[in-house]
Amino acid sequence: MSNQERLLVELTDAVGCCSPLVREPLSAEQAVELSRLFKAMGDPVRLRLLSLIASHEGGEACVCDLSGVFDLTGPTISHHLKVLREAGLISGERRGTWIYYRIEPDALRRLSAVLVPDVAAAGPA
Amino acid sequence: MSNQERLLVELTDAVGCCSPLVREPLSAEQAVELSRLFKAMGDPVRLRLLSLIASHEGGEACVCDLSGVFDLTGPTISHHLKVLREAGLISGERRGTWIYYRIEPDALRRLSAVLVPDVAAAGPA
DNA sequence: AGCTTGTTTCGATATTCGTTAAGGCAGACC
DNA sequence: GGTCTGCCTTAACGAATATCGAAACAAGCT
Repeated sequence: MSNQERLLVELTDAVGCCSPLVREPLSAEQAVELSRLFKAMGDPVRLRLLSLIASHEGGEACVCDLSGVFDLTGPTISHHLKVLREAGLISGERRGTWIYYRIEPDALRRLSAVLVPDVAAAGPA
Repeated sequence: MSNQERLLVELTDAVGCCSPLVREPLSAEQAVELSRLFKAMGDPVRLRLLSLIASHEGGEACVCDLSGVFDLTGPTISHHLKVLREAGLISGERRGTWIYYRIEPDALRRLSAVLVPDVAAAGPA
């Protein structure tokens, strides 16, 4: 068993009871903030965009790498990227001709922090 | 920083490099299926409903436990519960007068599996 | 029957998704 | 400098979908 695996097992044992989602009701404010993230990911095109950007070489991708994948026009891709940007899930930077997008790790961290303990609950009783 | 907090940080750091979402592009089919879950959770009321049910005593709650929390009418709560039900996130069962809702762990597990390296598979060797 | 609990139906309003057309920015070329 | 061309965004608009409440409906208990 690797160090990381051991760590993960320790974690799942340690926080199984303490997920923000499962331990106690979310506050209205927490729910509003979190739902913005979930909502932005609640579209198949945006989920794939997110995944394409994240898995692209160097952790970043320009729009030209993305728009060819879908059967959608440029403005539509641009719109979905804007939704992801405004949710804080990605950030864009212009370098010369192209605009490069990359993942904002903090946003994904917040999401997984809500969900991970449920994985733990599914583990050894 | 507590032991548990340190562990959580370790795990969430792993999300940035190893989660399925980040490792390779999602297929169109995966994206459609996953986005249904995210979409259902993309509303603050539904997120709180989910959390209220999950954190309620015995892991289940009747609608009467839920509707009082919000400034919304019964039919609206019923509507949101239906959305969660059709997304497979919760299930309802009638017992006498009341209908009890509980979390469907599989759905949350699928969500976690996208964001987080395979924690469950990292069980005791 | 009457009462309680929860859902369904229907209608009004608001938001989202995708298109076409137009605008902004950077580089190439004269 | 001026004007092309390519890349991406913004603006404007229609169609589809989501959100919510009032009224009507179903299911169970006394």
